[in-house]
Amino acid sequence: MAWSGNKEDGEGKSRRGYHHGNLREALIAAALDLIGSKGPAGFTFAEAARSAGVSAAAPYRHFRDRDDLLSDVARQGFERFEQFLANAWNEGRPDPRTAVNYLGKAYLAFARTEPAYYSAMFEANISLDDHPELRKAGDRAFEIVRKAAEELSATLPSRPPSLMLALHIWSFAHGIASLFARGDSGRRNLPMSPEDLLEAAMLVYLEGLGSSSK
Amino acid sequence: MAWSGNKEDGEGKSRRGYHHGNLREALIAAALDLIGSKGPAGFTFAEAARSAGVSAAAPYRHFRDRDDLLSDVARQGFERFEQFLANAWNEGRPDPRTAVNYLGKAYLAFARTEPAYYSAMFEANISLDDHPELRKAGDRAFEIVRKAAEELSATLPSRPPSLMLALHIWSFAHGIASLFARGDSGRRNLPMSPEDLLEAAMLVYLEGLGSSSK
DNA sequence: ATGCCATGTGAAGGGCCTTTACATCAAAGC
DNA sequence: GCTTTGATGTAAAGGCCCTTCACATGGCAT
Repeated sequence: MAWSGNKEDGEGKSRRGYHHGNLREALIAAALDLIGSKGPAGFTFAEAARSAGVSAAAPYRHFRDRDDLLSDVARQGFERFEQFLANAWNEGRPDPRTAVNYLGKAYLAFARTEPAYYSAMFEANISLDDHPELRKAGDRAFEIVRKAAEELSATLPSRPPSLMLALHIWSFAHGIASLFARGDSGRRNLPMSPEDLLEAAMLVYLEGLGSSSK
Repeated sequence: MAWSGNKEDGEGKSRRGYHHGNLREALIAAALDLIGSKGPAGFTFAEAARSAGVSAAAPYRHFRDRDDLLSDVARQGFERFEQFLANAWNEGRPDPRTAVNYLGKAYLAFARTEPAYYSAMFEANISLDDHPELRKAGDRAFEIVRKAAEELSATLPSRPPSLMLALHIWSFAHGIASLFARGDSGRRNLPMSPEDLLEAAMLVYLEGLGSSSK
């Protein structure tokens, strides 16, 4: 008794029907909830265990330590992020320039609609050396931007280095997201939406690269 | 015994020569050290107290709680930041465009050379509502950028809105600083320096605003 | 000299992270 | 079917942290 009711009695045995059934995923889900409601610092291993209805020691059967769980949340976040960005880019349709704008907006949208993931990904200060999977997941997400930059560069007369272009786009979106696009309770407010701020910046920036304005 | 030797016996009585003398500042200094070596999350109130040679309860005579001390570090950080940025801007000398470049470089330099302050300012997640002084200090620092943007705008044919310009500069510098200009042990590495990345971005951006290139 | 208030102490309650020895349950092999 | 075995969970304990409270102390004003 006291399992959260996800035993799925009649169907999938939810992995390998054990004591809990699928504690690992339950813990990740609990962590996501807690991070979302109280920030990445407010989340505690013990409380995640309580949410899942197990003792405080149980999580150690599935994660090396608290950071290991956090890094798994972050990794999952980067995977979703990658999908999200890829959808927005949509292989450069209708045209690279417009698609890159969508990409930037998606970055901001992700930060706003998935604050828990975003926190784990960028604000939890997880060592990338101790969690190589996390680094790889982040790299894969960046690859979407990288590819977009490549195709956009190809449409520009000046043919700017695509890596530089990608880093500029990522940095700009990240800066605006970090500063202004968090629900962060007590953050600063703008005279314009983060999306408009980013779009304006991209417009000016691409103009500077010699885009034919539209 | 066991005070860190700053009694200044012969001179200023260091404020109001009390038990410790100036515990408040000693705690801030200790916090800065600890944040610098172990990140803002690694810093603990208790250890700061030990560093200062007092009991764990003593800090509560000077700070409401742990966050209150952190917010004071952050506030002090913003004040230094403001000075640092103002020096770099140097009232627009030799010319606004060059001075803005210095400003951006200063942003990155601060993030790199004062990681403890930077952490407290931007990564400690201190509620701005609970610490209005902190918000004000941040606003004052931003004002430097705001003023620089105003003067730079005046030199540009297109006369872009200076607030937008300031937000763009701040966001860009912040994004690059957050992603790449931290000693953060295990962070990502670039094919170019953060400074070069920022300078290139500013170059393109200003070109886009119709600057006469140089 | 006296009393007040700011400053510091020690102890205590409560919480968290993590480890260790122990229990239990599922599956696999005999 | 029964036993073995390894994965999974528990209870308890150590260590550290945050915060509060009652109490001590020492400067300063009167």
